[in-house]
Amino acid sequence: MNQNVSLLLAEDDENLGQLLHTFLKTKGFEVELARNGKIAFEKFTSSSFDFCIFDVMMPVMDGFTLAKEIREIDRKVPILFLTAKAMKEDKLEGFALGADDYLAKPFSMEELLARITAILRRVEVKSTEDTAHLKVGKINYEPELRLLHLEDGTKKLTTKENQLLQLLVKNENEILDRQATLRAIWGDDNYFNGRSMDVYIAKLRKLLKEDPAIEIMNVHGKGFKFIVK
Amino acid sequence: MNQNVSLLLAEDDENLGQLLHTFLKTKGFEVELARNGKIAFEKFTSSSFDFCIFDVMMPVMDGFTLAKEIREIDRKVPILFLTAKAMKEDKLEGFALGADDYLAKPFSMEELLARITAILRRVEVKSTEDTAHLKVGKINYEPELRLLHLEDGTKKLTTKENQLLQLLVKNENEILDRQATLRAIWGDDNYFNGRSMDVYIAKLRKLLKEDPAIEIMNVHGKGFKFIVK
DNA sequence: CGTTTGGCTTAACTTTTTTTAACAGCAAAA
DNA sequence: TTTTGCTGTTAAAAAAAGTTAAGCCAAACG
Repeated sequence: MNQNVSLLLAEDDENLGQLLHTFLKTKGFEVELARNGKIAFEKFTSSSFDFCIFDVMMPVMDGFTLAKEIREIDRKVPILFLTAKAMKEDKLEGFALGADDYLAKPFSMEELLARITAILRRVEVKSTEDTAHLKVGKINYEPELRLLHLEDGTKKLTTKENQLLQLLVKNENEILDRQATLRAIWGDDNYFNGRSMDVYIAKLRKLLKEDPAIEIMNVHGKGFKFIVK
Repeated sequence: MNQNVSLLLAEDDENLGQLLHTFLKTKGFEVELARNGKIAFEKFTSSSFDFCIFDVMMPVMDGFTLAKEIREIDRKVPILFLTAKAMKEDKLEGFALGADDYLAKPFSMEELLARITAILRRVEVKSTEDTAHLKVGKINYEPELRLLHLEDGTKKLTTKENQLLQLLVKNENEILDRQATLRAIWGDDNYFNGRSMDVYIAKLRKLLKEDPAIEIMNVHGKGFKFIVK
């Protein structure tokens, strides 16, 4: 879900830093950890990030100074501060610097995640969502428009057809798990939905059969595999 | 500074409500005060707001339920919750609903303002006037005036036509949930209102068909998606 | 005070999309 | 090999949506 969202984390405490790094990575973020504000600033300027989490108190360059520097070159990137104290003055100073949120230690991982998610929802994360499109032989598939351009004209895919094909194409040459797919598209992996999915697999096979390079292969008991030879 | 930023405040406590109302108005916001969630929802659907502040505990309809309803028709409008308790579970539930922030009573006016400002900084403040207006090809839509300028003259939209088109446009390229839309415009999502809505969808399609770049697509069982290519 | 008009709902019929049923074939376990 | 569960496929049924027209009601008009 947070795939391709890159995150800059500045934290001098080794333990907390590692903990956060690991946690956020398991949540799908690309995380870069910096041990102080100066290092963080260098990383920020030499690379590009979608989100910042800064400890307020750090050696060499503190979080506020870091934020101030960054705001001068990036007016929009979300910044969330971590602090040991829940001092109100600190809080206000942080917001004045263009902070997007503020979290006092100790905090729970879930709360941190909840806040990051809330902020990201607002921001247009432009991290290029690779649009699972397909272009093989005479077949051209446009998922956003739900169109499948075939040899003999264009077919408008129905919602389910499109959702399924999109998942298949996105997982080209990998097994698309049966249960997971059912939950993703049908919301529930019960027997009847399973049969419904099989019907849609048959439909897609029929549509795609004009290109012999494409195959939707079944992996017994596991799922389906979209193969392009 | 906050000129033209319209704010929906839902608070059942008369005193606090008045206090906030007055304070926020002096800070330049256009404030609408609702005494409970139901009234707030009606105000939200019949008008348009840039920011929401909801008390969690209110009679008739609580803040969370209100937020849930609103999120279905507006995925982006910032929501800040006020609550008596600083309970962590509450907090997480709020964020899960797409809250942007959370403030436990008692709080200071400055802190509230700081948080509103922080959130608004990262939201494209599209101050209500130009919300959801549409200008594609030869079609120009003015929601406030309920006018649709077409190639062959201007069409005055009826109330329902306008409400529906406005919601569609506001959720461009996203699915507009069927039930939520019915509740928002018709107040109830029963079968007949559903059929009525389908009739209006047909009307809008007919009106907009002169521009082939516009499409109102159905997502079976879910709702409609307004697409501009 | 009757008539007209405009906006909305209900009805009727059609088409599309999705689900369920039925049966056949195949794969893995017993 | 036999059994059992999973998949392939087609057809039928059901549910949702598209469309057009008729009906209803209240406000505006004559």
